[in-house]
Amino acid sequence: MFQLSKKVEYGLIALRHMAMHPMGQVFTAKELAREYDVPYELLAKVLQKLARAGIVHSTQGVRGGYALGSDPRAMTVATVIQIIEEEKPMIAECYVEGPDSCSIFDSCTIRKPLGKVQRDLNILFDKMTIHQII
Amino acid sequence: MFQLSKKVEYGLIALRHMAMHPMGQVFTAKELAREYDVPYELLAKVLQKLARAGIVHSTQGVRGGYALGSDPRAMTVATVIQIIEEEKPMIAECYVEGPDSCSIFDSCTIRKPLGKVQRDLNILFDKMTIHQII
DNA sequence: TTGAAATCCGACTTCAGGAGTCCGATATTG
DNA sequence: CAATATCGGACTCCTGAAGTCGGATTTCAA
Repeated sequence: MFQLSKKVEYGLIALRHMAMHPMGQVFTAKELAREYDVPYELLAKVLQKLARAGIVHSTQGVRGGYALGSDPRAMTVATVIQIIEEEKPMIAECYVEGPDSCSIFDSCTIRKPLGKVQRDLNILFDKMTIHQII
Repeated sequence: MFQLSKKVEYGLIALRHMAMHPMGQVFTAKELAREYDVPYELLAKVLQKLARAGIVHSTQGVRGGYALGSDPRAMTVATVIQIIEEEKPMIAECYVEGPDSCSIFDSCTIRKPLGKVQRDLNILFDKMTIHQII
């Protein structure tokens, strides 16, 4: 309940690891998985998503792997979540899927007030960068 | 992902409804469920939990129902979530269940940094009261 | 005193989504 | 050509959210 997914956690751990080393250094999914004792296949999937989004740069083949694709100071936790989950962290479904997703949308009286919480939450995640978690 | 549960939503809606009427006024779970088009049995369970916690006062029997048990100005969203979910809204499992709940606890490098987010989140939910969502 | 209306509470079902796994394809290097 | 990567879809497993049901208890009023 109300938790970040393992995928997001693994992604943040991996990004942090890369951010702690010289920019451009390449790491394989396998070594990252071993280092942090994380399921390799799952981490691999996460890194692939981050690669598709351009946050990390991937190179295939022998001696391939992943390297940071942009400045960790400009890389927010919000962005990372957004990429991995394919949506922003929203505290209510209707904020994501719209009116038709909620059977009580019209009679709901807390949507607007909770919007304030949502906005503050967005600010929270937007403020925190990968660089800051080092 | 990262959403409040329906139970919490229903609870907040019901509490808000009561807070908008004169203190002490009694509402049945049935009429609240009808008013907001919410599953009766589920809302009933939520109200029972809130009653056990003393947040609302319940009276059984004919002409019974629920009434606000304390000042909505002192009733925080954090408290309501805590009562209904039986735990605070935590962004990582290890914050709730401790080291043994997470297989990578020792190698996890993001627990501390995310603690900052967690604290800010707590403040957010602590700041918002039922009175404010009117 | 009896029936209706309400809370109370546990047990149950259903289902979606999170977590993890597997496999084959493709790319790259030596 | 073989070894080592990423790539990406399909799959299983399982937990927990959401909702339902049934029966017990309490209370009021006719």
